[in-house]
Parts: sequence; C-alpha cells; structure tokens
Amino acid sequence: MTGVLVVDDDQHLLKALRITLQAHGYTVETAADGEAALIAASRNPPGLVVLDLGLPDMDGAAVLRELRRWSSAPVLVLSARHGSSDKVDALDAGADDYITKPFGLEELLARLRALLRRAPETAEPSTVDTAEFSVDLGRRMVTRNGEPVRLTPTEWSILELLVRNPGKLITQQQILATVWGPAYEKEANYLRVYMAQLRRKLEADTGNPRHLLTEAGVGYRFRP
Amino acid sequence: MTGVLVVDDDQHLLKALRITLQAHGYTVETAADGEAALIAASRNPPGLVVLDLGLPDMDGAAVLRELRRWSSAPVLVLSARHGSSDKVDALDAGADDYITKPFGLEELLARLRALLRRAPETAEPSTVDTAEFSVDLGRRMVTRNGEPVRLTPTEWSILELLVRNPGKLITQQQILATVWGPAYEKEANYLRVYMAQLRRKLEADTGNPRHLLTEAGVGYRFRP
DNA sequence: GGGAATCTTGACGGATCCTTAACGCCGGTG
DNA sequence: CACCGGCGTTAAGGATCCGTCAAGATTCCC
Repeated sequence: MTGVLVVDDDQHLLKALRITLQAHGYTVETAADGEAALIAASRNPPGLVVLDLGLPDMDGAAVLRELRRWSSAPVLVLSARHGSSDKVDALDAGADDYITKPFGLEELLARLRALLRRAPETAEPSTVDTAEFSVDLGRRMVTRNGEPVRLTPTEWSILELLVRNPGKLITQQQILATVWGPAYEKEANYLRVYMAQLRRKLEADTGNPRHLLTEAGVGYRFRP
Repeated sequence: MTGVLVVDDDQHLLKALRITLQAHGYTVETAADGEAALIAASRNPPGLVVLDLGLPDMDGAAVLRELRRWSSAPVLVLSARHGSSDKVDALDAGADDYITKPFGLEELLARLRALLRRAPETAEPSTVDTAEFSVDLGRRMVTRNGEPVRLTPTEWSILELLVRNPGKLITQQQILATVWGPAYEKEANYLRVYMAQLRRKLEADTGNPRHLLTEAGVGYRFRP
C-alpha cells in the first residue's frame, strides 16, 4: 500500500490521522518535528506527505524546501493560518495542496486521493535483473536477451514469489500454499514440473541453474 | 503558453479571471455553461480547467465526469458551497483541487501554479505509434496506414486503457471494471468479443496479433 | 417511429494450460 | 553393491480458456 508520512506536533491529531489513514489502507509513518520528518522520509521514502506548517523546531516551509530537493512526492500542507500569503508561499515552495485547520477528515481523504491519482510514481523499482534475464514486476513481464518470455499464470506466480525475496530460501510448503492454496501443501510434484519449466525458459544451462536454485528437501531460492 | 479554460456563469467573475490570468501569461478561453465548456475543451484542449460547479444548464459534476472521459487536464473546481460532501464528491469525480467562493486571486493563482507543476508529468505523449497503427489519445482517434479507423465507444475505452499502459499486463478484471464497471468483473465474454473486433480493425494478421497480446487466464497487453 | 449502429448473448472449434503418471538420475544408506 | 527417497524431465490426457461468428436486443439519431 501507499506510504503516507504525517508530520505534526499535535499528538492527538497525529494519532487520529494515523488511525484514519490506516483504516483506509495506507501505511502510515509519523513525525513530530521537521528534523524527524526529513530523517523518516529519507529512510523510507513515502508516496505522500501530510505536513503541518507550525512545527516546533523549524519552519514548515523549510522542511518543504529541503524535502523537495530530492523527493517529488505530493505534499499536502496543514495550517491553522488562513492568510492568503501563507497559502501562496507554501504552494510556491512546492506544496501540492493546502488545507486549513480545522478540517473534515473526509475532505482530507478526498484530497489525498486526488493527489495520489496524479502521482502513481510510487511504483517500486519493480524490476529485478540477473545476468541472463530480467523480471518486471510492475508490468508482469519477463525478458531474456531483450526478448519477451511467455510465462503461464502459475509459472509467473512462482517466479514472482521467489524474485520478491531475493536470496531467501522459500520452502516448498510456502510456494505451494501461496500459488495453489494451503490445501495443496503436499503436492510437491507440481513444483518439480513447474521449476523445470521455469528453468527451461530462463536458464542457459538447465542442468546447472545459476539463479533458480534447489535446496534439496527444503525448497527453492532465487539468486540475483 | 498554457491554455486555461474558465467555466462560470458569472460574467463579472469570468471577465476578472480572464484579465488576471492573461496578465500572468496564460492563454484564456471562457465558457458560461457546461455544454459550451465541453465543446470548447474538445475543440481546443486546454492545459488546465477552472470549473464552477453551479452552472445553469447541467450539473458541474456532470461536466467534470464527461470531461474526464477523454481529458486528463488538471481541473480546479470553484464553488460557493462549503459542505464537506460537495468537496468529496467533486474531488472523487476527478477534480484536482477545490476552492470555495469567495477566494483570493493570489491563492487561485498559486493553486494553478501548483497544479501545472504536476501537469507536465501527465502531459500526454498524446499519441502512441506502432508499426501498423497510431493512437492519438488527445484527439481520441486511431489511424492505420494514414486512414482513420472507426471505433465504437467501448472499443475505444479498452484500447485506451491498454495503450496508456504500454507493455503492462492488464487483467481482465481491470478492463471489465474500468470499461463496464466493477459489477461486470465476471463477464469475460465481452472481452473476447471486443478484443476480436479491435484486432480485426487494427492488426494485419488477426491470428498472430503483434500488438494486442493475450495472456491466457490473466488478461491482455499492448506491445508498442 | 424507423433505421442504423452498437451492445449483448450463446455456441462451437481450437489453442493453451494444468494435472497426472512414468522414467532416469543422483546421493545417501544399510 | 543394491536399495530408496528426492529431484529433473517429458509427454499425454483432460479441463479450461480463447477467438470467432452470427443472431437477437438495445440504444441512438434522424
């Protein structure tokens, strides 16, 4: 889900926003002052920022400008000040929207939706490369030597699970439960068939796979 | 310069906005009712729309929805109504910002700047080409070997969705929900019929499509 | 109201995909 | 050295899905 960073020094408001946003499916991080906000944003880049202008340590506009130096995430500014010049300053400093306290939560949510509609840029790196093939998770596409590779739905599900956990060992039960459902955890046969197909389509030397590795008796592992 | 379409039935406000916007370097067109607005927008696609919700002939929200069917230009809504539900409705109908009358011109200008700052991203390549046909998203037109191709509304909706996401796999549910509505997610029949029609109109070899590809059991994909 | 364009519905052959079973290989084990 | 379990490989059968066509139903526009 989309990550939202909420910056405000009012603990009550912070808590209310966190609960509301999480209830609507957003992942929420919070910060109580400007410095914490910038650190949190750099550590875990948010898809959207809700920023209060009245912060204890530094001017909200300064936070905004600093953030804009490297992030293009939409910023919605909260403020208690109704003055026209405040709004103009914030918007020209890089904010995407400006809403004055007190505000209705419904309106806030609607404005967030409108902002996110414009910026589907939160997309992950979304593509994982190896020496031989490349997996585009966003487009659901696999290419090998520049040529697209056709995968069946089941093949893709398995590959996606492995690729989303690079280097990590995934047990057969995990794969079976994820792709076929928890009732199929005993059907290790399926896996043998499909891993063979995946290797035939993706590996240069099927006998010596370089990226889709077997851990005998346990499961499989994707090596980038 | 950027073209702004201002829609309002208040002649005085219209005049004031025209003068102000022109003084700030925008090219301005005006419309006094919803129908005129839609005609003006289709004749000369604006880079931005300022839309009053209280129009004499049709609901402002209706204008917005109609506009959104083919234009992705940012829309700033003006309204005399302060109600929270009005704002939510307008924003969810596709508006990018909502400002209540009376408002300060400075604030309006700042919000327009903020919207246009985001717009270049959405500035459409507006036309997508393949070896065999070309799709003009802005004009809502398809040509093949220089000849225009007639598409029905449904055909166009599907093609547009696919073409706006080049290379990306779009699931059947996504297409059905987007084109027919979320209640039709089970009607995979429709898709088969319409994909066949699209291929007949756009592909050289219907049996071996080169751009409108099928992913059995999942969905379809447009390859540029 | 009438005619044309568009949308819906159903049916069929063919393509694709999933399941299942069989066989060979390899390493470990008694 | 024979046995055994786990893995890779392959291919055939059946189930599912897709492309295609055509005939009704509906909508739209004159």
